[in-house]
Amino acid sequence: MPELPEVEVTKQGIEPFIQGKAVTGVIIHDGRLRWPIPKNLEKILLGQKVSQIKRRGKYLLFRMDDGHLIIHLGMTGVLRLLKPSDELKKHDRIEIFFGKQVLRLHDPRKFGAVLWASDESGEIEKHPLIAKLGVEPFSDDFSDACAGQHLHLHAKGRQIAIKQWLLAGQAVVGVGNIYCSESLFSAGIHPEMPAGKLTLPRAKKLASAIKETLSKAIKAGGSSLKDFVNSHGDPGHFMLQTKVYDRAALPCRICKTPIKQIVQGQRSTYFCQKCQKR
DNA sequence: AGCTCAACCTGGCTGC
DNA sequence: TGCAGCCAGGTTGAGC
Repeated sequence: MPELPEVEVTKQGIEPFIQGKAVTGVIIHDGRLRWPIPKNLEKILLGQKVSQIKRRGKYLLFRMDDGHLIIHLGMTGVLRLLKPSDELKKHDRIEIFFGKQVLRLHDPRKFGAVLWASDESGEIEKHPLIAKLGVEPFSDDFSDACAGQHLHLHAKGRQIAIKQWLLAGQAVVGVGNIYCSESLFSAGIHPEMPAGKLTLPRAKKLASAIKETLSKAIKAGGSSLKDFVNSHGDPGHFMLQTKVYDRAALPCRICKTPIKQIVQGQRSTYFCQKCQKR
C-alpha cells in the first residue's frame, strides 16, 4: 500500500494529534518485522515527547527528546491513531500509547520496520538507512530549475534500465513501482532504455512527470484515504485511475495500443510501446 | 562501483 | 471445496 504519497498522507494525518505528546506506554505484539523491534523500546520511549514527524523517502522519523523513532511501512504497513479501547486486529504489530490515544502499526507481511536511533549515535541524516537516499522530490534540491539536471547527471554512465534506476531511489526518492511506470509513461520514456541514454530535455520532462504524478497522488490520498485518526476502516488501495499500471493488454488511454507488461528486476512494469520511446 | 537476484512474510486470487 | 501456484505497494545484502 505505501508509496511516498501514502506515507506523506499518513504523516500529515497523525502529526497534529501527537505533536507535543509524551509516550505513556508501548506494547509489542509481534516484533519480528524486517528487523526485530528493539525489545527495550518501551524503556527508551517512555516519557519522551514527539516534537515533530519528518518524512524522508518512505521513512517516517519521529523526533523525540533523545533521538528518532524510525518507522517504515514496508509493503503492507498501515499506521493509525486509535483509542486504546478499539479492538486489536490480527497483524497489529506494535502499539505506542500517548495517553488516551494509541498509535498502531498494522503490517500483515512484516516488511515494515520500527527502530530507534539515539542522538548519541549521530545525526539522523547519516543513519545507514537514510544516508544514501536520493533527494526529496518536493525539496529545493529537486526544484523545477535543477531537477532535470540532477536526474541527467545521476543517470550518466548507467547501463541499468531507466525503470530500475528510477525505482532504486538513489537519484530521487519516493517513486515506487506504481508511480515509476506512471511517470515514465507521462514522460514518454521506454522503461527498458538504459538510464545513461537520458538526454537533458527528457530528464527535465521526467522530473516534472514525477512531481506531477506524486503530487496528484498525495492530493488523491488526502481526499480519498479515510483519516488515519480514529478510523477503523481498512483504507485499502486507493489509486486514482492509472495510466498504465495494472492495465496489461488494456488499450493505452492515448493511442489504444494494448499496454504491455514486462518484468524488470523481479518487479512488474507496464508501458505503451507506441507512446514510450527508447 | 554497478548490477542481478534471493530473501524477508502473509494473504488473495486463479486455475485445476 | 481444496489445494497448489503465482502475485503483490519495498528494501537490503550477498555475490559476481
